[in-house]
Amino acid sequence: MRPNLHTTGWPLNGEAGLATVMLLVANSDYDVAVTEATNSGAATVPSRRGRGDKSSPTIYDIAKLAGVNPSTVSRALSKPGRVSAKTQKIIEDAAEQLNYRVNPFARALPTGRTQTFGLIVADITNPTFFDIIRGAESTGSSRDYTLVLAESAESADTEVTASRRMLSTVDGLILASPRMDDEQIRALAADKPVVVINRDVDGVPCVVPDVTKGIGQAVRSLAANGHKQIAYVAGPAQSWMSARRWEGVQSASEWSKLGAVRVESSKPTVDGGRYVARDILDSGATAVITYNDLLAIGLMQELQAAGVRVPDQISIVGFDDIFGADFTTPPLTTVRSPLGECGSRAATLLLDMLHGNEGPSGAIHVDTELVVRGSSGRLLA
Amino acid sequence: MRPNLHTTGWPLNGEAGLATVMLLVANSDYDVAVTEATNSGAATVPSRRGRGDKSSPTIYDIAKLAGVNPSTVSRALSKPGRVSAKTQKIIEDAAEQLNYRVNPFARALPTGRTQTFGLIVADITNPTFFDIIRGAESTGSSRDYTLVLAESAESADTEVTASRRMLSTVDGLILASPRMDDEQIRALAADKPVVVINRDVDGVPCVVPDVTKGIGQAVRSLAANGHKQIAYVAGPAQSWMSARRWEGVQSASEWSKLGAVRVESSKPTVDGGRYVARDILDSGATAVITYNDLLAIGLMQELQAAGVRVPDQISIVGFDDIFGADFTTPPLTTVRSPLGECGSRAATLLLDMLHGNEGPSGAIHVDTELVVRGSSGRLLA
DNA sequence: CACAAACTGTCAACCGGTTGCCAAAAATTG
DNA sequence: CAATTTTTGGCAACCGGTTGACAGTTTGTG
Repeated sequence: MRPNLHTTGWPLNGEAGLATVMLLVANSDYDVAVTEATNSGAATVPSRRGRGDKSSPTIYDIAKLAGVNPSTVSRALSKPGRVSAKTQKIIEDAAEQLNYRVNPFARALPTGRTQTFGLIVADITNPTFFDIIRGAESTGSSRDYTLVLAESAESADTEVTASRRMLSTVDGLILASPRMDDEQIRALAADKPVVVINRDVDGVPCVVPDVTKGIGQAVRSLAANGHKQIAYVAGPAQSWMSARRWEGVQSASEWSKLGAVRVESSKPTVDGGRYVARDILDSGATAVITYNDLLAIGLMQELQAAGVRVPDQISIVGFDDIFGADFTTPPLTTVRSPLGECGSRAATLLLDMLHGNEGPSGAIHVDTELVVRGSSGRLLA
Repeated sequence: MRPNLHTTGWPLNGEAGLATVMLLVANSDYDVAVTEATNSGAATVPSRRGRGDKSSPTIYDIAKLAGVNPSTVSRALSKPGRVSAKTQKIIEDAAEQLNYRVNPFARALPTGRTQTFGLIVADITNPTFFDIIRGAESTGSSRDYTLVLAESAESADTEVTASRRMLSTVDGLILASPRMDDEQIRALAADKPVVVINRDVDGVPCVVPDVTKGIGQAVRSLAANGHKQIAYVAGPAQSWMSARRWEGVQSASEWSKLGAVRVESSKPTVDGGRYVARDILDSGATAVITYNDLLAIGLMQELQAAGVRVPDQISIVGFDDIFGADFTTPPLTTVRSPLGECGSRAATLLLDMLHGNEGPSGAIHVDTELVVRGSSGRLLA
């Protein structure tokens, strides 16, 4: 087997007020013995100057061992076909013998290429984004790219800041449910490849779940269960996707001859869901579709605490089908967004763009579907 | 206000079979106007300075503008006090005018310092680690450090691999619930500062929740509710913490004159919990303490599905108090580990070590406590 | 077989900072 | 005011790769 000569690099210093985390998923199996490094417990703290004894091998070491020029080594390891098969072999053997790993910093410096792409999400603690992250990460990793994540704390300004900063050290960027406006997104896209998830921005490649199908199923299901009036709990005001979902609810309700009202939430979290419980009761609706599952869970908890029976008195339908949506009692009925697929598609798109391919002109659509569980059903009231 | 001259760097290339994700949390508020850069497409500052209008300014640009040597710029920006206040001012002004950001790659190359520390967790999808990550990230960020995360997929080998790889590009390392053996950990610690969470390794600084208190409360509470026989659902075989919890359960049970049996789980997840339901019923225990909340949730779901009433017939107590533990019906009683605090303490410890302080000799202990919710109670059977 | 085209390896110039060493300048002291 | 110490800034050598230019070899073609 050909030795794997690449390695993984890392972020550097956090900016005050701008923290950084990086996640490294290791499912590898081959890698040369590591335990051997167990030298005497002379715990050498990396003292100020302490370079010394055990720095890792460089292409110069390989060059010396292989009897060639360092530039030849560099080419052998990164420009396939540029050197003869014979030299290639010699160099690879030497590299393996020395257990060589490229220094990512040294590599990034002259090239500017970082083998890295960014993903900006509104809130990392929101499980919704978890699948997107997973999806993007896995396709990224399968193509030797590293995913860099940033959170915008649901703020458009922070989002722009983080994106800008990221863009300078990343090869491309994925924006999941961006809150900034279209112009800002296009401005970013002018600098480096950008792909947007959960929103349709003209002139920028997008991956968007088509809510029509899922919402249609949900509304028809509610209508079939005797509901006449449904409420939609909206997400953040700047959320493009929240607007689409509300449109979907409206048009599906119209089709099914139901009334639909919109209720605003303070934030798209469990707490936010709790806070809208009263508004829901006041609205007179017997069925609720929420912008996301967290709102649905919070709402259900609060309603149940107030003695409202779910789904007998009020049916609740969430959105996204996040991890934990089935922890509740009754388990949550929800419109599943293929978030993992979105993340994965977006990453594929971006990586293709990084490799020279043009991005698609229109948005890529993926389907949503209703997952019926216990929180929705026939109206008994 | 003094301009912030630092910036954030990123990871580089993923290794085949070793994926990388990085999370960047932006809660910043100050930062020189960034939105301004987005209005007109070509609003790239005075740009005409060098040649290409797209590359970001370097210390050489600043040096030229300020009329000093690049090395002086370097010192002004990173070695406080090394240059005179006057020159310092001139340089800082020039830097701000050019909207300078250090190139993290260029900085890391000669110094080896990355302003980065690693955190290795067994499973990123496990919410248990979420708080640890959060805690470590936030203290890290407050001290201008970037957190790099890796997942070991519950495998000791992968863990060693990931740690080794990480160690080469990170200033220090935090191991959360490591699965590798003590020797391997000490070997890592010999290279660079290492802090361990959820395990006590001799000779290495550790942050460990003291399960005694929480488990004591849990067992006494169960005893007071009439239970005579309790079961412990164990976690992964290599988990040091799982062993400690089992010991805690045994000794507390002995003290309270209860019988205690141990049941093995296949994996510490919701599914793992479902799979042990039969074993639990067979064990004859009327109360269960699980290695973690996920197991408890899965177990409870499966038992309820089998018609077992919780807590009337069986009481269930989880461990950790993860996000979502209260989504269940009944909400989960659990022994809360101050995971966030562990992460935060570990980061503080590590950063102190990076700044020259010696690590503590013994392990740092943090308390656990019982959180009583609905899944435990009086035995009615 | 002569000549052009294709292939290979070397040289050297970066990429953008950092830092040891040294000398000029400033501050302190006798 | 001269001698000495302390500051301060400049020079240049890295850190570890990448890459354009170029020359020596091979290979291909007529």
